[in-house]
Amino acid sequence: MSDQRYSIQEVSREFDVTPRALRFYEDKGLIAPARRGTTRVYSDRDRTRLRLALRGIRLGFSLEECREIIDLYDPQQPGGARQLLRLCDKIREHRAELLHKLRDIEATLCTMGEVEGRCLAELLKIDANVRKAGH
Amino acid sequence: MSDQRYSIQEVSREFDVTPRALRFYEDKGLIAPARRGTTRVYSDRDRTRLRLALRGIRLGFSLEECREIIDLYDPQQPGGARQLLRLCDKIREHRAELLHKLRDIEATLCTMGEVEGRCLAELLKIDANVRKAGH
DNA sequence: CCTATAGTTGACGTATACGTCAATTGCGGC
DNA sequence: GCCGCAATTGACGTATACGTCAACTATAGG
Repeated sequence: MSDQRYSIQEVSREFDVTPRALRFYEDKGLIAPARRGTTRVYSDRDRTRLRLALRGIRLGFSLEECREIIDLYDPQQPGGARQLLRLCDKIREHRAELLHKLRDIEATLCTMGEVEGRCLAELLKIDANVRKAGH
Repeated sequence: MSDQRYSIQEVSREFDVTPRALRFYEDKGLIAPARRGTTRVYSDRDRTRLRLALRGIRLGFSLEECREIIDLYDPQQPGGARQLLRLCDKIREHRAELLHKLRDIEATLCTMGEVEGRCLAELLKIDANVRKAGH
């Protein structure tokens, strides 16, 4: 049912990235769309990988890091016990990094809240003064 | 009480960034340490700004974006109502971005959880087979 | 005063992540 | 078979975020 094929332009519009960027990501191994002749044909799997990649990019990971993460998570051959254990280790590693970023976000949100609070307090004081001055 | 002064080396070691990076951040307006002669002298306020900057950098913001954020949050002159309202708007803007990153992290953690689950299931299957084969 | 050590300012180099332009190439329709 | 438009492949350019010298300079200690 969901075995759609997409042109580079369609994918470009859907994810709001330029075709140039898509080719660059392919060059870096983030995605590997099939070809019909020389033309790139994107599958749903490619779109999933791209979605993961863009999430990583937005979070400040390098394309290389994104590729590593995606390669791990993409349903490839399961591999032996050794591979699976390595995968679990990698997951724990990345999870730790993500949790660190999460703490950074929480800390920033907290700081923002404080600043906003002081800001609103200032506004209230100004407002009060204006009312008093205007009778 | 806490009005310490720090050399570039001390700050460098404390935050694990090179002196070169610190000078670069200064050049970009992220920090503005005082000078004793030509030598940079970092205050606690500088360290606070740096701490904020590094959080932003880790989250994938550009130095320019970090500077904007820090400048907003750093206790400068409160300014008039107009300024304060603009500050509140900026805060809401940045909060939205942070919340988006937060959703990205949650989504990634979720994906990671699924992959880890499948991985552990595979390991259990392998383990079971090994036990069966070994008697 | 002299030296050692740390710090300073350019200037240039480098890696990443694309943008841009040019020259082809290839497929769809008539 | 030809035209047009989309797609492709280099090649080079650019912005960001520093690294890496090089050449001074400043300052504390003996």
